[in-house]
Amino acid sequence: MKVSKAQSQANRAHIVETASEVFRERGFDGVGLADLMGAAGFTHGGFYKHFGSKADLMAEAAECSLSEMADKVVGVDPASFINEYLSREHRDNPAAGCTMAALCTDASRQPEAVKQVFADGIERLLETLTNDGVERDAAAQRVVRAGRIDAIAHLVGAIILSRACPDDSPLSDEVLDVCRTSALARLGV
Amino acid sequence: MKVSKAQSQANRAHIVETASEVFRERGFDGVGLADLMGAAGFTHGGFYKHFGSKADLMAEAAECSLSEMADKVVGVDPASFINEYLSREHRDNPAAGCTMAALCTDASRQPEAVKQVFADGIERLLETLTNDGVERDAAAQRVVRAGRIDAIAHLVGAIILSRACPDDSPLSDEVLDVCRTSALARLGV
DNA sequence: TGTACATCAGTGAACGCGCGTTCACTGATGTAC
DNA sequence: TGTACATCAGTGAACGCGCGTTCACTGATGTAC
Repeated sequence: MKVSKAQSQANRAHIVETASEVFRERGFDGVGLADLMGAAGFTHGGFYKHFGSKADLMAEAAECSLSEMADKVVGVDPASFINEYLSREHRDNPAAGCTMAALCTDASRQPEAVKQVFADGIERLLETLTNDGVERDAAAQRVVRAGRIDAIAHLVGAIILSRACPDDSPLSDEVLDVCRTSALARLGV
Repeated sequence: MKVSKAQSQANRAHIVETASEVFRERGFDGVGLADLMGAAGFTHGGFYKHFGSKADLMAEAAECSLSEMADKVVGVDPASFINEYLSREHRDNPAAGCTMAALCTDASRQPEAVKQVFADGIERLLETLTNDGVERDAAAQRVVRAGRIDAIAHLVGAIILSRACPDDSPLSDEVLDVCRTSALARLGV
């Protein structure tokens, strides 16, 4: 059953990617190794040939999707980003959505190594959003950074609140709509 | 070992209260029935004399702490509320803190009955915050309600992001400080 | 008020199940000659 | 280039453990007379 080195590396990367999706959908503690490996098309026994522990995979999976997000926002129009982020599609499909919104609470209950990945991921996203090509002095740069932190907290909180409501709950839609409107309004300030 | 009816009712209420704290600390799926009953001073076997299932206790515990929060904010000064909510004490002590911040993500992965409790709890908090004694017409009331939803999303998101960072992470403090400053600034608008 | 008995809150052992982790095994890959 | 052998990614059974839930039992409470 051995597989070429290249194939093994590709399989490993595939496990990390699918794990990242399944974790976002069901939570770090809501899915077992057998399901994680099964989702990637393997049996559970081979897990420890690739990873030292389940926590290691959590860290790698989160790192993968957080850096993917930082890459994706480069040069994106802020208004369309807000519209997509606070959409019903994003709310209803956490597996393909924001890792911060899906897993920050889970991360807060995991080992420090996992939490460090989240801090690094948020920091990297902030730097990407702050170094947007516009020339600013240090003070102005700090103001921009604060604005980005503020906006991220607002967006993440809105998605999390809307997801806590039952399917087809009017409050869930209302949270999304209200926060989208105010986030867009703040862009114009 | 039987106990008086009054004692049994008090024991039940005590289980719900301690469960609410332990759930906020460790998550709905992060603590077992034996630990929940043990935290209240009982053995696990008696659980089903009080509750139909673990999910039933989740719903009751969340209902208890969410309505407690709605009661607590009545007549509170908004600025001191923001200062307390976005404090390091609140971040570091989820068991005694906001149920929305601690358990909304967990709730989103639980049965609809649990999610309904969260929607009802958020709705009740909103009504408490909106009916603040000031006379307004319907349009102004809608604006106030939108503002409250917006502020809650912002506060909840900030605490959740700060909790995802490792202990003593500078980013964790920064998120809290930045969001506190902007939340207070928005009060003056 | 006193006695006999039913009730039922709480105990602790037990249930099947899925968890994270380990391990002997397989067999194609990669290497040494 | 061909052959013999070591490697090791992936398999599937097994490990001890804690989970949610069930149940026979206990004994003080509450009730009927």
